Amino acid sequence: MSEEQKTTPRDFIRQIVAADVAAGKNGGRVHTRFPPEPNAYLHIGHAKSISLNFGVAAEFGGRCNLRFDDTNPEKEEVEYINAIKGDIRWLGYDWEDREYYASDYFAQLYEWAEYLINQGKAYVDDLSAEEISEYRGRAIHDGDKIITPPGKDSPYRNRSVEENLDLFRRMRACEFPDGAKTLRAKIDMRHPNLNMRDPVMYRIMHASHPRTGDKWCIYPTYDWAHGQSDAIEGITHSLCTLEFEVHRPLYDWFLDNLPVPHRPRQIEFSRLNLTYTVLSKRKLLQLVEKGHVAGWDDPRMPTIAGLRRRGYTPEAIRDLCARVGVTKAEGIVEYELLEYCLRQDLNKRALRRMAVLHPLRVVIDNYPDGQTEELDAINNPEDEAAGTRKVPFSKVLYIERDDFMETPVPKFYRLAPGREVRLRYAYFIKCTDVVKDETGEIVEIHATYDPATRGGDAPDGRKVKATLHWVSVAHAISAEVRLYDRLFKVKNPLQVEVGHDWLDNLNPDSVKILTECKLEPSLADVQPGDRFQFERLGYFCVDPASTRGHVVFNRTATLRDTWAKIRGRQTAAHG
RNA sequence: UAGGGCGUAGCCAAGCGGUAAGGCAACGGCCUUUGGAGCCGUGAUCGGAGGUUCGAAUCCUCCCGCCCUAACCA
Repeated sequence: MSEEQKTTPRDFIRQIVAADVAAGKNGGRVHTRFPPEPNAYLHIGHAKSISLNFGVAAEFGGRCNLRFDDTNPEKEEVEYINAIKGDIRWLGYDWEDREYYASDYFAQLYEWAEYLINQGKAYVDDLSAEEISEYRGRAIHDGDKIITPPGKDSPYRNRSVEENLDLFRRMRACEFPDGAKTLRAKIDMRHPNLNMRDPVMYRIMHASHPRTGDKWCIYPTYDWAHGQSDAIEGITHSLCTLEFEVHRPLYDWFLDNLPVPHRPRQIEFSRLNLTYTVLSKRKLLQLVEKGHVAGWDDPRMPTIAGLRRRGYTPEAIRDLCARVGVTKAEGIVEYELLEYCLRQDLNKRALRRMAVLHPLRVVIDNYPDGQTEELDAINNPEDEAAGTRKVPFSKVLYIERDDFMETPVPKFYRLAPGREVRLRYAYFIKCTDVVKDETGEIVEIHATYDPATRGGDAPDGRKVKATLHWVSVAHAISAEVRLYDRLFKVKNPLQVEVGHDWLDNLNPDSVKILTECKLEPSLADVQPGDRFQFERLGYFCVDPASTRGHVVFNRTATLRDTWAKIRGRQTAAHG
């Protein structure tokens, strides 16, 4: 454990684990698990759980299992299993050979179910789902009042052990249709905690399971499977999100009433929420299925796959998880924090390159025709070891349209008629003329350069207020750049007015595709996944669809842009 | 409504009876061949009201607000 970890205040879960270890519980052993249901791709909320579970295990010299909670064959698919594994590995975590499935325990769970029946603590019920809900004392809405009835026993609650055993075995033998019967724990139909009112343990589902095939037609519910799976694997601390807090008495009840080999402890923490996005598998699935995004790995998706394609690094995601902490308080973390983590990481690592997204031609009138110079450019000012590269300079260049204003507004100190600026690593240039087409649009700038400023420094000590990035027209390569913005236009997309849908909050401008971008030639041989900082613009990542002939970059995040902020204020002030 | 939780600055979050850490954001300034990065500075009496105590964000009581469960989903 590093010095930093020793002095950093630990979250409540680590405090509990530390106390348990100190007290010698579980023989001082720490064993956690990450238990995804393979019914969707992992998102950044899962990353919080992954970093917690694997992190706690690592910090206490323990282990963390990967366990797929595959108890519902109607929703689960192999594609998700593979995607989930890939995502966890990409995040940098390793479950070694401990890849488990709740379905590995179906036989044991079945055996324990018969055990409970024999103990008179479980029974087969013939009530329908609707009836069970009613008997349990479903909340009744009476105007603005809500009444909670006590719940009453099912007429099948007192069947004999023999009858229950016979019926349950016939359930397993697939003698009954879906929904005809369930196996229920016999606890207390008047219990104040609804989860304790004879919860369903098994339901009949004639569905083929991705792993067990058609071996079973009864499947355990989450409540019946989870704690026992934890017990079987020797999990010491079963960390889950807050919504399972009310299930804990049931989690404990099953373990208390079964001859389990080990006694795990469930601890709940609040899930991660991020502004301008949704973090619910159901909602994300909807976005994918309804075509609002191009797939689970669409760079606008908060999925691990989406963030990866967008250019986010595992380090940035892990840093975010570390920074947000672990508590029981629910809240929404600002997206800006994730961007900060990304910039922190990439600022130190990403190679700098020059790219012009919205090209504007500049002709240096006093520069020799046909001459080319190879100028030295620093690859990363934050990392001397990254070295330098050569960038070709010539008479005709591209600069960013936004870097020129014919009639500059206050605080704009980039290029304008008569004004001198620096071209990064090249020369000082002064704008001498503006060429427009018949519609009045600026199509070309003319300028003169000062040969004495080669490299970007003026020997006479004169200063310029701006440094622009540029690309030589003759040497530029063309590329497609996809500018991504937030997927939703409001901080909390799920907060909707009556008559509106959360999908109404989608940001119609969440992606802008630019096809005429010009890059410095060193970018010709990039590989999918490569990340760069385009100077003065932001961080960009090569898309998997990119090829040598058709380079495609995704914008991960912009650089912090104080000029944009000033502009925002100016336009806001002037309407 | 019942049961279970949560409530410390715009956001996240330390604090565990001794007199409010830190980070992000924001706003100033310095520096700068990225209006980037970096550096410096600026903000809270702790949901509310009582009480216990020499002393409370930390203990007690009541109140308020928000969230979860009320699927044969997890």
